Amino acid sequence: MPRHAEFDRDNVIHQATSVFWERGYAKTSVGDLVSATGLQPGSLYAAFGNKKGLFLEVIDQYNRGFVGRIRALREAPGRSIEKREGLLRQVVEDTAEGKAHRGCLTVNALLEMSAHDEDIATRLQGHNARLRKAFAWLVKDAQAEGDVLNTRDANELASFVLNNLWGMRVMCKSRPDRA
Amino acid sequence: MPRHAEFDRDNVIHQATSVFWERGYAKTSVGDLVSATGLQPGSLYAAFGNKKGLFLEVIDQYNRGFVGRIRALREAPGRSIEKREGLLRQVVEDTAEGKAHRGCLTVNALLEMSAHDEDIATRLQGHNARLRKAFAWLVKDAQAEGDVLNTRDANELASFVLNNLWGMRVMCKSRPDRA
DNA sequence: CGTTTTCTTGAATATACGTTCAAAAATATG
DNA sequence: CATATTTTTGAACGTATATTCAAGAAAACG
Repeated sequence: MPRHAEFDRDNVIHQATSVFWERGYAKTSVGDLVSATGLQPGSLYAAFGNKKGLFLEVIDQYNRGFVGRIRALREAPGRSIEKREGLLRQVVEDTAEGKAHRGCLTVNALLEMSAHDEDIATRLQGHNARLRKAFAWLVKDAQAEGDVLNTRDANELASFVLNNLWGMRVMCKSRPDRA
Repeated sequence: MPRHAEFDRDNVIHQATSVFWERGYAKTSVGDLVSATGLQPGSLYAAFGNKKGLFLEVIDQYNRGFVGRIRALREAPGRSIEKREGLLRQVVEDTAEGKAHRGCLTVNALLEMSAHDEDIATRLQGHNARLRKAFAWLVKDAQAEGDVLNTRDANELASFVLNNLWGMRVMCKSRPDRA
């Protein structure tokens, strides 16, 4: 008897991602989301509760993707130190070329909302913890392979790399060049 | 004949700074600014044109202060390498203690608005250029004093330090500890 | 003290936003 | 085909926002 939804949930989230990424949370209106997804307000609210509910799913999908890329990289063949360098270079290319000034959706959201929205703050803390852990694995592998000094804790080194990555994500907003 | 304004302009900007810093630009309403400054809308608009005009003066004052601190540090006695370390430690303390999650007003503004507001983008680019230059001076001094290797360009090293500083400013939003 | 000029006040305006809801359309089953 | 169930539609609602403006208050000068 029931009629089933016509839209693909993941696809809608993906389309919403572009808008939130481009404009930030506050400046993205529900009207923008309606235009981008093709769904009418009623359907959006039935599916995601409200604007914030949709945004939460957006950052979830985004961060699962990023962490997933690192995990996949870890199981790929090759030396870990080169994988790490490749990853960083890819980030540099992402931010330097073309769609530069969008930065990183997570960093943007973190700075825009984390201080005033508990839900988003805890969500992003969890994501960052996972990201740091994934990086730490990569560092540990590299230490085991002898490419990174053992004298420093892998977690500390991972934090340092992550710190630089975030710095780049900030920097690229004003000067999106490779240097 | 003329009556002169009752408020102190610099003081109003200072009070507005707190609100923008705490809440970000979009989430700060003119009502918030009225409460914080004690000025009524009419006076605010007469003095600053509009909300954005006030915000521009806020970030100007803020960045002049930060660059000024570095310049003053440069002319103070002592070794430059230690000055630089002291500055970074101070930033760490600022972000770790108490008023932690406010981050850096400039970084917040950069991520929130730079991509969509040309005025703010160019303004912040100028500020960042000055900041980088100030850092580069400090690095050059340290090189001259023999505490930093000469094999690398001072501007590059300054960029690297600044990059880490920004990373910390992001990190402290989610985990405001010292590590 | 009166006049002129400027500043202050705060209510009014228009607009834009997030959200809701009742009606219409669409599907799968009996 | 009829009916039950769900989705889709998009107009309507209330609220919050940035900005304006006309009237009142305050100060300096003649």
